[in-house]
Amino acid sequence: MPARVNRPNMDSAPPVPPSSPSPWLPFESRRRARDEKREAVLRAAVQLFLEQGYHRVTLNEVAERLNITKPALYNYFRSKDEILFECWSMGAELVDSVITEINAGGGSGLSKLRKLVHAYTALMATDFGASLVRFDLRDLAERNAAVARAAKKRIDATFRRYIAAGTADGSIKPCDPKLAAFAIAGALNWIGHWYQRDGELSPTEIADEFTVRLTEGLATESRQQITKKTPRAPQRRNSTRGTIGKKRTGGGTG
Amino acid sequence: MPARVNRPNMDSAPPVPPSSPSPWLPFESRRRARDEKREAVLRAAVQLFLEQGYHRVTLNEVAERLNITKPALYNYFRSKDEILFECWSMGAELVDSVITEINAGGGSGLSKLRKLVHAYTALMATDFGASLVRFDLRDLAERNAAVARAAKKRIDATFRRYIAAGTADGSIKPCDPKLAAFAIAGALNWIGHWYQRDGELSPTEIADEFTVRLTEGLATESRQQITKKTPRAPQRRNSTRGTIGKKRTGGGTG
DNA sequence: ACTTTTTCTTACCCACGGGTAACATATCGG
DNA sequence: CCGATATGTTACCCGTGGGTAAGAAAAAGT
Repeated sequence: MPARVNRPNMDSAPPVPPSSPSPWLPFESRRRARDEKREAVLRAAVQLFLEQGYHRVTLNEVAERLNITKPALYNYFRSKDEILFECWSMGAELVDSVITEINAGGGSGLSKLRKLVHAYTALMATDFGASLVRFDLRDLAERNAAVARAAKKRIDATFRRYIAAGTADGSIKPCDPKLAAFAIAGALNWIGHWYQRDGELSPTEIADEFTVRLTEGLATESRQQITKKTPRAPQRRNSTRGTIGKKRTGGGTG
Repeated sequence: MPARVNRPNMDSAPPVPPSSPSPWLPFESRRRARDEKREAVLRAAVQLFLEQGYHRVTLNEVAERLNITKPALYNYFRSKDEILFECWSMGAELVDSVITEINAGGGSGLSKLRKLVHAYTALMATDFGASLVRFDLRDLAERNAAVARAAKKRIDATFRRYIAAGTADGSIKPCDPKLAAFAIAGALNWIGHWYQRDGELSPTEIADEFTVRLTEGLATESRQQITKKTPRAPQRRNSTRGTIGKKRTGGGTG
């Protein structure tokens, strides 16, 4: 019988009785080994997709970079566009956890907005983060595209919510939250298009500057205390492996 | 003998002796008819490319929308990616003429920057304008890609120059022109990704708001006179014909 | 050691779409 | 009205690359 394609996210408890000690660990370690390979595929894929663009990357290339062959990929993914989606999802999860963390903390609307700007900037400098804005959702299967659209909408809503909260609590000048959010998110998203690892600007430099630059016009007092806690992207090991990475020329506004 | 593919931009003076009155006019009118068809192809193409994405659009579709067949397109263009490039160039020309006009006029660095923001916003709401930021330059032949990169660089340099000029003449606070330009251009470029004709926001609304929003943080006085001359995109007939235009859902930050 | 399951390879299929060849038909100058 | 030149059509080629079938090789289980 041909490969039986594991569904992703089988997070349910293992159906094995927890009394037996031996079969559980191997099972888990096996599953983990599998997940690690899966993630390795995603890391290779996202890098190539960003480097060359989704349509110019062949599955043969992805496989080659992992020292396997194309059909082997189909043990982990059902199709090329599913790989794209999973890369995208990795980025979305990062944003979601950032938002969750900010929501958990307190502070004014402005302070939350600044935290978001800061963390989001850092995200845009990672592969999975950049994939959020550089991948074309129309390449996804409709089902996945719908999921992605929903996630984007949540993120957008968060920006607007923070801004609206800021105008409500007085930390942000009255303004149209929709357009203000578009402006800020636009500037941030665009980072994913021009940032290059080997460029002059470090992610923290960009983050610090943008945090000021994008909110100074909104703040009620000309220079409020900017709480900078340098929030690292939480609970993810080494989300972007230091690999070769081609030139990525450019460095312009577009 | 098979089709002899006219080179674009044969702007050199007609080799016909200017004494003869009759052969010159027909020649001109013929050339113009040809150019009009060429441009019609570009309008159809840019629309489809934006709608569905370059790689999902086939030349058959482009041709079909013009009531011709695919090989007919090759009378006007050498390849699909050349069509893409020409679409992109149309946008670039629009920006260039905007910049030329602003450069011709006077005003402080801040005032020039605001003019640029205003005009650029309006451009992003047009098909050819959006193509500037939504097309992937890696789809172009290397020669054309180089041209496009150069054009982008010029645009970016203009943003920075206006900002630098502003800090020099005192109309703009001291800041890093590079990062400030990135922030502003990012917010503007992103418009090309979320703007939709049938949305709530009109181009002028967006332009007016962004002109304020993106520069208020930079201005030295909290509220300078904002010269709003509503500069129309110059000397181009009806750059975007009111055509069908599919849904374009979304409306989020990404 | 033998079976079973998972993982991976070799070899292939085939739809799609850019591009071309050869031929038909307007269009135009004269 | 006629040859020449554009302009367009029908029919085809073929490289590319996603995806699959069948079976080898490696682990795991017993």
